[in-house]
Amino acid sequence: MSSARPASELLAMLAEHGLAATSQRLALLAAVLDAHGRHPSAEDLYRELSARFPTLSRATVYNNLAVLGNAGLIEKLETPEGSRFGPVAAPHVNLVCNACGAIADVLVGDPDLEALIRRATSAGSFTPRSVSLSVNGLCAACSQAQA
Amino acid sequence: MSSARPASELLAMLAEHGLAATSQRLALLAAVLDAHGRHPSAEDLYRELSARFPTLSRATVYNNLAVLGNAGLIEKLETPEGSRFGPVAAPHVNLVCNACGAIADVLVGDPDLEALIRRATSAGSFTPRSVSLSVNGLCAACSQAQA
DNA sequence: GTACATGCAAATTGTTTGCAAGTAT
DNA sequence: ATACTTGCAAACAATTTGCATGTAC
Repeated sequence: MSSARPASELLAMLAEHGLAATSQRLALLAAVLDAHGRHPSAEDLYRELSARFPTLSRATVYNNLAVLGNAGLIEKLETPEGSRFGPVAAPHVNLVCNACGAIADVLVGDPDLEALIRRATSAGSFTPRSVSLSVNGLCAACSQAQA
Repeated sequence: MSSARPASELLAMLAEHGLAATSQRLALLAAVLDAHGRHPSAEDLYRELSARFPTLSRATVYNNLAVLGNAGLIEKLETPEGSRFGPVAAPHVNLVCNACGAIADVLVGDPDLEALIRRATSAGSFTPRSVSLSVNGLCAACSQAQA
């Protein structure tokens, strides 16, 4: 179900922001965008890419996650289990499972949700930069396992 | 505007959860509950209480923040600037300023917000434990200062 | 008296920095 | 040719752990 993005598209994304297309950066961007709901941690990505780049440094991973994040190409999510990364998406709610760590995105682009966010920020003349809505708890599978 | 809570109430809160009322724990609970929107970090609290408890250990602060959090007496909020603590409140949206670190709570207990959360969790048969909604950006004051 | 809490120091984990060598544009 | 990127090692920050002593119940 998850078609990997064509390299040409990734190259265009980087070019658009004046970012050099090094193979590490390209692979990292692809890994985050194709993670398809896995929302990997920096360490996950480091391990995943280390197979293809044996000399890869954690510093490069962190550096590029920051660069891609600042460019608005990927999104950083703070969870009780640490920072997680994923594609940029329309406003949505993250359901974070505290047992297995899975993160599901729901109400993606929901109009009521967008209206509510607008209402929240205008209430305080707040200039929004990014939205991070999460509900922590147990996913369906883990809450069954508990019983 | 912010009346400190009577000690009797704090003692009752702890007793209700079978938690020993040590003076450090009591002071920490009071500090978090009376923070009134300041949403202090663990370090903030450590420094604040060190005045009264010169031998206070960070380990005690972290330990008690976890204990009080598990008991549902206080709330932990993950922000791009690290973990912050505050009173438990009705569902609300946190406006987190990335410049000055201030956190404002808006739409506290808003019915539309509550409805939306219900809709989000039921969508995935998710068992919610805690809700953490935040919008990162610039508060009114800091966004003026930028211009 | 017993179980839990504190304080200290050391260990861990996650992330950042300085700098020399390599690569994209 | 130049500026940006990588990789390594060391630095750093936030948080956790082990253990002996102290305190609430």
